[in-house]
Amino acid sequence: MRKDLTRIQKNILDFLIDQIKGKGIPPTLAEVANHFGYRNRATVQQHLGAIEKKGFIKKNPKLSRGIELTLEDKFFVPKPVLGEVAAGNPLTIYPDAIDTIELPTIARMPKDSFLLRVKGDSLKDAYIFNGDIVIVNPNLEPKNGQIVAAILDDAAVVKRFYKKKNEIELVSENLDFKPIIIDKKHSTFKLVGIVVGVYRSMEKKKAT
Amino acid sequence: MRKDLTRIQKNILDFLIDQIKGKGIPPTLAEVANHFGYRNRATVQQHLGAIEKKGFIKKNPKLSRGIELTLEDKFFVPKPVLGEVAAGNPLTIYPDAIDTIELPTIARMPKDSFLLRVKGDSLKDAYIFNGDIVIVNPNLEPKNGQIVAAILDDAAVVKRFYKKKNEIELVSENLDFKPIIIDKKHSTFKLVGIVVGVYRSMEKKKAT
DNA sequence: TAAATTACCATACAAATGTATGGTATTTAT
DNA sequence: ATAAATACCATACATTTGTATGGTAATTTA
Repeated sequence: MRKDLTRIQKNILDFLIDQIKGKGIPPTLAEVANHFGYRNRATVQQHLGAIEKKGFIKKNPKLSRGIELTLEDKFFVPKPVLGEVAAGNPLTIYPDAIDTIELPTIARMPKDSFLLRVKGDSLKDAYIFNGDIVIVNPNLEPKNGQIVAAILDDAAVVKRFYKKKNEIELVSENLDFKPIIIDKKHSTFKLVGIVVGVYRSMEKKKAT
Repeated sequence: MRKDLTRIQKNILDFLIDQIKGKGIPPTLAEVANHFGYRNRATVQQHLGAIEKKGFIKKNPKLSRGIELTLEDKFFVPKPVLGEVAAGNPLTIYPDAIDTIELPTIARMPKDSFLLRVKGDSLKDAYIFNGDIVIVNPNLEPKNGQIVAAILDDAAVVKRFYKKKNEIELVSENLDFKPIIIDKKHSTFKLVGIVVGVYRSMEKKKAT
């Protein structure tokens, strides 16, 4: 039975997940205490005890950095899906997650990136289909050859990016499609971010 | 500059990688010593020093479990690809990884699953393309409706699995393809595992 | 209102951990 | 042949780490 966490406990769990997924190793009590400004480890110790009792983590006694996420045993970690990409509509990124998908623990996302669920088959020329999850990083400068997500003429596109002298060229993964050339005429062009990866879960049937 | 490791140093590095990738956290000196039967940590200490000097790891001084693999760059971690799926050829899973792909940062593979790189477009009816990585778990019983990887008539297929009374039905994701019915006639049918997910990295151009 | 939970503090301690130093024997390079 | 690197050993020590115990105050639940 998995009871609810308090706000602070949730914060600590988030930090644990962040460290374990992001940095690779679980923090020590001292590191957690330091991060939250606690003056001693006992406070953390008690919070971890509470979080463990509620079933979110498991502590390996006497072992340094012995915190395990019990989420991990299920192979999947819930991640918020921040919006949807669909052709014909401007991309909307909601302030709160519209949904949650379970990403495999191997497919960890860089911290500043987010997930978008692809709606419709408008991106199939990039081999991305309805229901797929794209991992997008909005804070990277696109380099030539990278796959980017962008809004173009009121539609979302996912294509390979090439910057030329006076124009931007968007090339499809699927070579049957001709490149899109962007110059002054395309005032609506807006870069969303770099597509770091695509993930498709096979666990559940795709929603239509 | 990365000099060669000695046999023993290589063994230790392998153990480090195994622990970090497999178990999730780097071992302590004592754990390494224990694994190799050393009677004290100083021996490990010196080996790690040598391995670090040769550039394969980085030690965070004073930090417990502070071993980092320098193989890791910021966002991506190499993961072994254990074999290839391609139509017309029996699937081969090599004892050693044939290759390494870079999955988004971190963590660990679900322990009992492995990665296969898809070669060719033979699986495109399952929306899986050349260069994609499928995550396969061989130790789960397939339930009806799950996507499985299997060998059938000397070709690898990835399809949705349905067990009927006297036969097994393999349904394609793409409904344009007719289901495959497996009965006694198909003696070559061999289940490889359950496809947990598909991942495609956008960072590098796909090899052909 | 009484009791439990939550959220911190402080101190104490054994065990674990990283590190330093010095020693011996074998193998490899110069 | 001499020096350097390798591969172990042992002992010692300051920190780090997990844990235990006890205390205070505020909040929530019964």
